[in-house]
Amino acid sequence: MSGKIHIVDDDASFRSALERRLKRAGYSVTTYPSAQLLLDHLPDESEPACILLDLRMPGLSGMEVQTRLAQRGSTLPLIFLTGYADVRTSVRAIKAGAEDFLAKPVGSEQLLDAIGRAMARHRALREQAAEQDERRAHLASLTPRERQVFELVVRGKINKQIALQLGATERTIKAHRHRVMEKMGVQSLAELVSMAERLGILNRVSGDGKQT
Amino acid sequence: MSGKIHIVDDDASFRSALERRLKRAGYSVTTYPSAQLLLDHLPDESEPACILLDLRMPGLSGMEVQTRLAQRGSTLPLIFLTGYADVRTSVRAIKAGAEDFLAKPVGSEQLLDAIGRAMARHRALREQAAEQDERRAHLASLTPRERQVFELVVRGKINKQIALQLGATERTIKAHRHRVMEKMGVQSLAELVSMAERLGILNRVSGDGKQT
DNA sequence: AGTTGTGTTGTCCCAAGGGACAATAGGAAC
DNA sequence: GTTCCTATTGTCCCTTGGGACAACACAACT
Repeated sequence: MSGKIHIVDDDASFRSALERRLKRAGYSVTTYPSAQLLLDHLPDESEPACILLDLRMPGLSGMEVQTRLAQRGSTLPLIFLTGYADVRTSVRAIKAGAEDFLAKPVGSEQLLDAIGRAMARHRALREQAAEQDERRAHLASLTPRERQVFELVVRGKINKQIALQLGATERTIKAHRHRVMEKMGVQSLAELVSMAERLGILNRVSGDGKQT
Repeated sequence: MSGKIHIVDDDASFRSALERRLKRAGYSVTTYPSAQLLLDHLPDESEPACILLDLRMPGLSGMEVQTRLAQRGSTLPLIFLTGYADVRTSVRAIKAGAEDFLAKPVGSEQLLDAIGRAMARHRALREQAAEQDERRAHLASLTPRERQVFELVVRGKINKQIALQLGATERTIKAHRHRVMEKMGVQSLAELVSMAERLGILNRVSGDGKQT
């Protein structure tokens, strides 16, 4: 179970040759004759995996796949394989987040190195993504009102100020605050703030500005 | 004052031609015949700037410069210019954080685009770096003891627990805590935690582990 | 009509945080 | 030796936060 590799290439003989090579190396392999097919059956990311993608194919190009995958929130690392490697394109691909960009034919060592890095990266990304998803789920469980209180609390506002700003009594804020802590699954303000920070909530400006 | 450009290239005629082109475009330009000279006079980063670097030079190569600069904490974006552009090298350079990788001769539009992006990026990096430096300076002003208290406080420990763990009375912790807030320049626990988060303190494990 | 979710507010009480004012003790620097 | 920094601890008192228990208003859904 060292990982799953998705190969996308319109050249059938290349696909199967590559598949054999990688299976020999101990990977689980799936092949796709077109990018569309990959996008249609979005690979699950429950185990380390990566995508080997031919850059130039009929239909969707490799770069387009990169964009689409990113849009869908996929964290699958991409390794481009192409017969027409040019610098311009490789730079664009890497800047867009691809793990690597290799020219066909690709040496086994180089390929396996890249795959190893991609798998490691995917492992790390998956963990981060999982934690982030959990945080976002907690956040989504808040009612709008609770969400407002949450934001003000983690900005260091005290109940009294929050009550004033939201036009409620301090007691009410206390109640909301209590439920926020509960729903977010934390026991201390410190944890709540830490969570807010990781959710990127503390960077946004909140239309306010004044107040100590 | 749209920015400062540092050109490093061993080819004198190329240097001066490029310098003229960029000055015409409104940039302030400095040239260096060797990478070592650039490293010897580390460019100040008080205004937006970037480096145009020939990849292949006698002495230090462009890639080595990239490493050295990173080691010294420079945030200056690098744009590689090279006559021998190959995919392998370009991928490595971009993965190492270079802003762009262009082949000589380079078209004006392409070059100015890259420079524009580099300047924008440098502006952003500088702001971040400045903030981070300020945070680190605050942190460094803490005594070892205060630092300990700081770490426990932002992890949500209450004074009583901290006192127990550090073998002091609650009153003492209160005193340290007070000075920590003062030195870090914050008024609320929320701000303190936020600062700790940005300092990367909340990710490290603290040898403890138990406790709620 | 009854249930559920959300927002609201109350009282009582205790724990935790924080300011004010003050003092002791040891080590390092001058 | 005197001074400065750091660490330590005290008391008094007020503010904040939070738990327990309870209740009311309103809208949406069944």
